[in-house]
Amino acid sequence: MITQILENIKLFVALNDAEKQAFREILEVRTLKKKEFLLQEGKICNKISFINNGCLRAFYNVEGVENTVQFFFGDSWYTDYASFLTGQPTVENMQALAPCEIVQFRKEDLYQLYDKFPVFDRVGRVMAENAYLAVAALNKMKTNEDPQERYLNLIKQRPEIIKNVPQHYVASYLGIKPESLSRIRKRIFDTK
Amino acid sequence: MITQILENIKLFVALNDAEKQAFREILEVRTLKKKEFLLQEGKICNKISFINNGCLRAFYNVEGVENTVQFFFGDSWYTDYASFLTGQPTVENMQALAPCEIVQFRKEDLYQLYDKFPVFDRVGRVMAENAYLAVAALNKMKTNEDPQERYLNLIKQRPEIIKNVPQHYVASYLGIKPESLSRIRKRIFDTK
DNA sequence: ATTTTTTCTTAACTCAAATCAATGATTTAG
DNA sequence: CTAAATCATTGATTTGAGTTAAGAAAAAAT
Repeated sequence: MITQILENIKLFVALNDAEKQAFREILEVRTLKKKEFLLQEGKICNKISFINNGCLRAFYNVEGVENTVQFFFGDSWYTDYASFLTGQPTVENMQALAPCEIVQFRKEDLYQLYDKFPVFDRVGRVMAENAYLAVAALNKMKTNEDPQERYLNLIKQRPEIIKNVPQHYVASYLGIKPESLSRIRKRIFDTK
Repeated sequence: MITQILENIKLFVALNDAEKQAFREILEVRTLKKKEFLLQEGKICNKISFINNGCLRAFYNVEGVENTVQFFFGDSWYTDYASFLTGQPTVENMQALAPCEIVQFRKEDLYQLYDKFPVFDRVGRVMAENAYLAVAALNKMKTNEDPQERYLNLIKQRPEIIKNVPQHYVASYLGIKPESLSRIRKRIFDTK
């Protein structure tokens, strides 16, 4: 349960027993049913979450249309860093596509750890850096690739999305309508 | 010259005299002529730059087509954080659209400051956070807005771009061809 | 100041995605 | 297990951006 997040942190920083214990104490475990929200627009995101297992989708809601930003599976981190950093209400939604088991901790608790144990500065920075790298990759994709290229790359690079996520959400992630993804698939598989 | 970057840092962290002096010592001043490159794809980005004045454009080159990512003016920071963090060659280009005066420092020098003066950790983190916020805003724009909306918002939010940057680069930033931006402008200004 | 180069606009045509609408296929809930 | 809801495909049509090409306007160079 909680061992999983500790194992993950061990990948980029070593904690001693006191630090590990202090960290355990700020963790809360939470489960989500399918369709439940981890974050909803208008709320302030003041937590960082680690997803043990399950599947979630982050999306914007623009005049009733849901624009998907990203999918999350087990063994990964999530926070709306923009809201987390600025304290402003989020414009992002995060919804479970399948039941999830999540471990999370509060911003204020993390900031107390920053003060007590400098090693957590490193944890915070690595999370910020990873958040940057993830969104920079997304931005690069949207800048340089058309929908069909994005879909072909998705099949290669993130097959778990193709396998587990309903196709109309994949379309939304690619920035197109479900009908268009259907046609792209036809185009691709007809010529193969 | 160098006072400008110190004033900017003062906005988010206070440096004492020793820290300020150590920081001065790692700074290099550099000027760019119009069309000169601050960074070119294939190189490793191991510097952080502060732009005193001038104007630059960051872009990807995809099979001969230049896709503009962002414009930079005076009093702002730049680094390709992805290359800077991972040590991998960059896929980004950064070119002066007008003569520039730039102050920069090397990654290795910054990391020595991290060790000597903990206060620079804060500098590093704030830069990472700002880099995240900037690219997250770009990604949000590309996810939620069509080219015409992007253009209208650009006029409102970043008029300095409209004033100073040739229109075909603005088109590229919006993700469209110059001819399409021309038509969008006609559409907008005809109905007003 | 006037050539030269770069940038911007317009037009005709093409193409890919959006829209509207209908029908199958699959999943979910009772 | 079956009815209802959700999801995927296909067709016809519209719309907006790409392409090609030409010429006008503006900026830069000599």
